Amino acid sequence: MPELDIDRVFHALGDPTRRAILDRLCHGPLSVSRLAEPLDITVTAVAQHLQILAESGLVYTEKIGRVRICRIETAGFTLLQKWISDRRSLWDRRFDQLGDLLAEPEVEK
Amino acid sequence: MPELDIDRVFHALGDPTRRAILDRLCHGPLSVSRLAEPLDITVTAVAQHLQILAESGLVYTEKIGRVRICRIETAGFTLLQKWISDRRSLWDRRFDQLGDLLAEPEVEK
DNA sequence: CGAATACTGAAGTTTCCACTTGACTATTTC
DNA sequence: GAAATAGTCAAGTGGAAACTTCAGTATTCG
Repeated sequence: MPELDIDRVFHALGDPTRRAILDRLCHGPLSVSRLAEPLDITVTAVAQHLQILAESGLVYTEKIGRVRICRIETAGFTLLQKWISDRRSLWDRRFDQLGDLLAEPEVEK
Repeated sequence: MPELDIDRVFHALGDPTRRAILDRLCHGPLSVSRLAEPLDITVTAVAQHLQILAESGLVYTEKIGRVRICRIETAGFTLLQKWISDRRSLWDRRFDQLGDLLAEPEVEK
């Protein structure tokens, strides 16, 4: 279990293929080769994507026999959601403090 | 105004320097050179990052005189938040449908 | 007006990352 | 036990993207 940070999560989600994989997994668990089918890249490439997704806490995989089953893992999503709400509240707080827009001479002291 | 899609947003947020820029802007608007100060990259590089952030609806910039003022723009964050909640609800729905875990022979038919 | 400031544009470099190939291992199935 | 299946490992390639340099354009200040 690699230490789960937001850097990994954003890097993982930055790739459209990885987001496509997540989209399919939202509807239920799938094997590696099943995931590869609609994507026109090799199974190896898919496995590489899955490793990145797993390391960022977005996917959980488990090898049963010769098949690796992949599922959505919520940890990564939770971390991401926290990141957004943290920044949102920081920014929103600014609007409350001052009258904003009008009468604001300084652009950070 | 370029069409604002989630692809751009995720690509923009995939870079740690751009996230650092956003973090600073959460505390208030800043000029390009002010943003560049703590980052050890050139002003040009910062301007390039800002363009990407602007194109993804995460930052709004406005040139006043010779200074370009940069602020957080909420559109990108809103889009991102929607993306997460859409996927979360899809995945959560699965758990409700079936008894999950136990008694689930198929891995997508 | 001349100098300094704040940025912009174009072009080149370098680094990174998605993807491939080909050989290999482990598990089923016949 | 041989063949098929499912995935893994290591190494290499190509292209995108982050960053630089340097020259240029407005704008403001003395």
